Amino acid sequence: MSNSVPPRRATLSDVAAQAGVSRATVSLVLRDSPLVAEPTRARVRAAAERVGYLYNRGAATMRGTRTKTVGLVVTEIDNPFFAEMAAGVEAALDQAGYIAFLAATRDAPDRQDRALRRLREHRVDGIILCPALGTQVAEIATLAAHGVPCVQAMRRVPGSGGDFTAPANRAGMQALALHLIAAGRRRFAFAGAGVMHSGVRERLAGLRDALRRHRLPPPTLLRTPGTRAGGAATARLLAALPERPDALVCSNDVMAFGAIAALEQAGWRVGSEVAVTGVGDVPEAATYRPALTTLRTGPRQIGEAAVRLLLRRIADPGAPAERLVMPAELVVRASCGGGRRSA
Amino acid sequence: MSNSVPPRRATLSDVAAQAGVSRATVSLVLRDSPLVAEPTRARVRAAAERVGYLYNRGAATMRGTRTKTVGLVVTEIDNPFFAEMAAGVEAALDQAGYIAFLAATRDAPDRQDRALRRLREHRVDGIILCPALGTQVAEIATLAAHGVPCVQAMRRVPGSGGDFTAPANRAGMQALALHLIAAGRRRFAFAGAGVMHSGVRERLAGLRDALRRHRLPPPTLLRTPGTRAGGAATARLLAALPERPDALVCSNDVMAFGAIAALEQAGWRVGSEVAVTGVGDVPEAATYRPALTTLRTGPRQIGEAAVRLLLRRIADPGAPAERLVMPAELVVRASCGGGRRSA
DNA sequence: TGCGCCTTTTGGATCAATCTAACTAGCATC
DNA sequence: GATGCTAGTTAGATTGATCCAAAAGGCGCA
Repeated sequence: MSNSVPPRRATLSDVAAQAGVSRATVSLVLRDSPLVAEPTRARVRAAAERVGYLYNRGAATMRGTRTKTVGLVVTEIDNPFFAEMAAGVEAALDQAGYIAFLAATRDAPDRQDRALRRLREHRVDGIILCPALGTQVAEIATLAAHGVPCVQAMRRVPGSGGDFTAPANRAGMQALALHLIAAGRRRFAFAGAGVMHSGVRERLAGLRDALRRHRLPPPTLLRTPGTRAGGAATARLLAALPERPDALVCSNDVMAFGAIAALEQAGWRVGSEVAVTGVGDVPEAATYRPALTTLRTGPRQIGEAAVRLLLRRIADPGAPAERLVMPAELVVRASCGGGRRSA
Repeated sequence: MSNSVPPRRATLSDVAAQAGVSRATVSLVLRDSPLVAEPTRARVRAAAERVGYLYNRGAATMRGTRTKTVGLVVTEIDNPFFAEMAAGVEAALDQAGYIAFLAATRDAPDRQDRALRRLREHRVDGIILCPALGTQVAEIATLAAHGVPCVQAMRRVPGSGGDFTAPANRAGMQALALHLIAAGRRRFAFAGAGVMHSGVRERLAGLRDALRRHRLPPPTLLRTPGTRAGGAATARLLAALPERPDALVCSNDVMAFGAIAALEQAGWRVGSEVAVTGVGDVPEAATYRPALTTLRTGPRQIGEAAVRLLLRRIADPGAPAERLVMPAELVVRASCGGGRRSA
């Protein structure tokens, strides 16, 4: 079984010979052109079946048509957030007859360079990009200059222009903060990564908006990595503050999980003494104890939206740039001291 | 910026004209052939730089060389387990100059068919496949017959042969069961999906081995979906049993999380009254309360191993099939009643 | 000067599709 | 009988990199 000869792949010519027509006719039939008469069409179909013909997209691409491939560039795939976005992208692309190349940058611009270059070598029709921290505007401009459609997702390189989709970070965070304020919280801390990407900056801005509107002092900034460990690190920082905050707003769910565990270990009563919130609403958020109050950003929907924008751009490269802001829903759970239960 | 003309891409001929040499020479230079003299080499390099030349892999592919692409087919990307495996695959491929097409089957053979067909149309050099439930041997055989190297990962289609890599499910589960038995557990239940894939079957077999060896009765089988909800459903089933089990072995971590939450809600004391265990050791397992005893299967390592096997197979299609079983490490935590703490 | 030998370079064919323009029937119309 | 028109089909050029056989150039040696 394993040592059988790998047979030469059948080509258009083989099918043509079998059917007794020309290559051109076969090509037309395979692409469902109305130019071919029904009997011929049937003969060609049968011949293709007989010789086990398989379309060779590579050869087709050479004549200048589309590759029907798209590059999906994220910072990391193992991260429930991007994993879910990738799932949305994959599903939407599949439906459109496209398939995605997967690349991870681990937030390193040089790795991102390599990935983008490789994708261009493969002549992808477009790219969905969650830009790595420190990405220069020039990078994005290069893609545009080479005529490669690119949609930025989740984050955006400031001043880069072009299509973009992300959750309503600022408005969502405002809503979350207003809820906490209404529940009596007054002294806020915000946990975000040392170098913030645009999404985190927007969340922080939303929090500041709400506090300012209620004439409350701005949040204390805790600059720890956006990971579980980074969240845990905030416990020490909080304890060291002159005035204990009564609300810790984390820039993502995973940080919140780390923070809650560390805070409880240090004797804080999370939910009453201090409210802790996240962003994302990953599956773990609902079952975590205490269940996590968070902002549902719908990564899957964002992935689907990114595909919509990209396919539109591929179809019409001249269309004006579009920004698609997806609603972010406040999900209130026990970690901020109760309120109605929610899935 | 957005309405600048997308300039015609530079080709080998353009570079050749710039450098005053032939296409063939340029091709040799780009592929680092030792045949070209140093001065010429430098001249060509400079010319390529000047005209902004970008390698066109598609054209090269036509001459029969490799595409340097690989298909990664999993059941779902949003699933911490596969996400981490995908991360391992991506990293290993990147290092080898390859890039992966991503496809998700959602465990549906027809979707898998579509994906495999599309990958073959794109002439991938090989495929890493976590076969969907119900995949027929014929599917795998078709790939082999067409000379497409394929490595099965995590699961295997029974009787399909070929390369394969997965965690040591059976041995690992034996170790886990022995630990529980040594801790005094006697009445076991096993929660697995209704239709079990090979990995789950192996885990069940390992559990049965250990129980048989200690002359204990075989485990009660709970056939609920392999999800959080499926895990939660086991609580009702357990309560309905004539004799309450004192150990619930779940076929994956996510089920265990669902089970623990539901059992505690129903008044069971998890860890003392009943031990609950998972498989996978996803990040959530360490921070869950109670922390989850589980089998660390190292999905990232499995992804890397799959790439190793695949690249080997691509390089030497005639080599004998290889099965690579990755060690599964027992991680004891609070959910089985303590023992030493572990990360 | 001619010959062999080695290094370096090259033209042309090749891969498998698509595109263009032209060609063939068949039939009606003037 | 020439012309126009339509529907169906096709030969040949095209795409960009690679492979092959052969050519060009340089050098030493008889």
